[in-house]
Amino acid sequence: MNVKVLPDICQAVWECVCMPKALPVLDTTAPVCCAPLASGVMAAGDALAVALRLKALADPVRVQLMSILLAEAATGVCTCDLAPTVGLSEATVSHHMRVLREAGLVEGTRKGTNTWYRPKPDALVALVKVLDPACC
Amino acid sequence: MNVKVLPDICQAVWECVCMPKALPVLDTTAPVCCAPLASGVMAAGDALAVALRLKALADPVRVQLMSILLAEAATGVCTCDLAPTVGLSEATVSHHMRVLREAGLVEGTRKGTNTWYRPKPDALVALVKVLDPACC
DNA sequence: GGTCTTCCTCGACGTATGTCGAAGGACGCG
DNA sequence: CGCGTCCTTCGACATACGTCGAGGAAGACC
Repeated sequence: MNVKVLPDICQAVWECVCMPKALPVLDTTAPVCCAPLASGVMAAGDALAVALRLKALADPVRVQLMSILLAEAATGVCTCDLAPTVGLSEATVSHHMRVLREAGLVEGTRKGTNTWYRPKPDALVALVKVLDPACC
Repeated sequence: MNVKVLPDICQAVWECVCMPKALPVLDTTAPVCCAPLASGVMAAGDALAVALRLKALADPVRVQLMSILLAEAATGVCTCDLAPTVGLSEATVSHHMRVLREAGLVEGTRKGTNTWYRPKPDALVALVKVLDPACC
């Protein structure tokens, strides 16, 4: 596959969204500008990084879970509430939350017996910025 | 799964992105405002519609193909050029282009022996608008 | 300590997806 | 018309993914 240098102007968002395979922080405090997807032919490795994030959201259950988390971002939601809401077993919900967590889209903190999940909207924004061809 | 009414204010983009199973036009001339994903708990059917679009992009090859098409949007690209660029067989590229086409993200027109693919940035924008929690 | 709740992990199952070679159109050109 | 090119479709294969039940681990509560 061919590799191509990306415009320097988009380096910041590029690195924070596309560089790490380990899906760490998706730091959106870095300056962002426009759409790498539309700014040139994407290298295979970068395309993989973007695809991994998209794959994490490309499931109806996870889309719904994400919307629930965003709606209840103030309080957070525990697995025991999520499972009946989406009509699946807790094991399955746990699996989906793990996928979302590894993609950096949510974070889960254990408090007592429950673990409370919160969305990370910044990660969503960073992903959106890479895709949006109409951004600036 | 529970069903929930969406805010009327986002009805337009909602319908054009989420209503049709057949993935038709993704008309972005309709007024758009903010992020349905973040505007309430998403119904299962709507989540499925969003996930179907995301699934179409959630593959490194298709991300790369989309970036190529966006970069060459002016002229269009044929399958015979795409296959060597991404290093895959024409059959596989044809399959990926079919997925993108059925998701409304690209369009292909046959001119002579070649079929020329063009991106549909409006579809991408509509999808982005549904995801972006920071939009307006 | 014992038990209950909550959650995660593991193993297993069926299905979906990506990939290719081979075969089948559609079209231009001698 | 016949042939070559470009593209799609088909069949087959390996892999990845979503789902669940069962079995643990961490903590609360008696």
